[in-house]
Amino acid sequence: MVEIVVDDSFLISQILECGQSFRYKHIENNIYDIIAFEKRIRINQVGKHVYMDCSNEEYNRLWVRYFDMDRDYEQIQSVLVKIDPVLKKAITEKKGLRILRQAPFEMLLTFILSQNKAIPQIKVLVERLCETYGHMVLDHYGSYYTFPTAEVLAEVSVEAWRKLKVGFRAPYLYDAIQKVVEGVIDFATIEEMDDNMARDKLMEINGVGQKVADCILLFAFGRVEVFPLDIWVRRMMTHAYFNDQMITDQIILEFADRYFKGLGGLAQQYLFYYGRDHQIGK
DNA sequence: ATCCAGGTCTGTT
DNA sequence: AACAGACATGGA
Repeated sequence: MVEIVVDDSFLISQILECGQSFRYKHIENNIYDIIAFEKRIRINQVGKHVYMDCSNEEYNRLWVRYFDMDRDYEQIQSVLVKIDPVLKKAITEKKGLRILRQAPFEMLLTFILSQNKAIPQIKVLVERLCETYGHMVLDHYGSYYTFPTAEVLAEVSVEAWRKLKVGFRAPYLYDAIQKVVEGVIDFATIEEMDDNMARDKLMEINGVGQKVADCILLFAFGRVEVFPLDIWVRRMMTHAYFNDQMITDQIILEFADRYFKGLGGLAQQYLFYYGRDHQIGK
C-alpha cells in the first residue's frame, strides 16, 4: 500500500469522471478501481490522503507517470484562471482533474469507438472489447480483463467487429489495428514528432479525424497544448466566447490556440467537464 | 416516435 | 475550401 499526500489539484473522482478514462469502476464513496497496464489498482482518497493498492516500486515505475504527478497543476491553474471568468469558474469547480497518460493503442481504439456515442455507451463498448479479446486476470478483488494487444486484434475481421455492435466504426478499427501491426503507425516514432506531424500521421488511419487524433495526443502523449474540439467543447466555446453564434471549427481552433497560451488541452478538459456536467449550450 | 451522442467519410457546390 | 447526409446502435 502506497500513501501519498496531494493538494487540491488531485481528486480521484474528477480525474476519472472527467471523460478521458473509460476503464474505471466506482466502488464506494471515494474508492475507485482502475485497469491500466494490464493491472488493476484500487485507489482510495480521503481528503489530501491518497491510498493506492500497490508497492512503492510499482507506484514509481507506473503510476507517477500515469497520474502526471510531475506536472505542476496549481501553477497551470493560476495562469488559466486569470484568462477569464468562465474558465475560472470551470477550474474552481473541476480543479481536481489531471490529464492521465494512458496507453496510446488503447486511446486510439477507444476514441475511434467514441465517435457519435455517449460516454456510458463508450464504456460499454470498451468493456465488451476487453471481455471478448483481452485476457482474464485474477487478483484478490476477483477477476478483470486486460485491454487486448494489437497482435491479438489483428485477427479480428470487420464482420467480427460488427458482431460486437461497434456499428460503422468496424472498418475504422480494422484499419487502425492493421496499420499498428504493420508498423505504419508506430507510437515510439509519433512520440518524437511535433504536434502537427503526429496529428497528420494519426489521421492517415481511416476513421481518425482531427478530434480523435487530438484526443490521442492529449490523453496518451501528454500534449497539453492540443485542443480536441467535440460537441461539448463547441457548445461551451460558442456560448462563452462567440455569443452563441454559429461558427466554424477553424475559427474556434485558431481562437483557442492563441487564447489559452499553450495550455489549450488543459483548458479544454476543464471546459469540457464543466460544460458537460451543467449541460451548457444544450 | 424522433432526436442525439467526446465524429468522420463521401459526394456536391 | 465549405457543407450536407449517411453511418450503427442504444438511451432519453
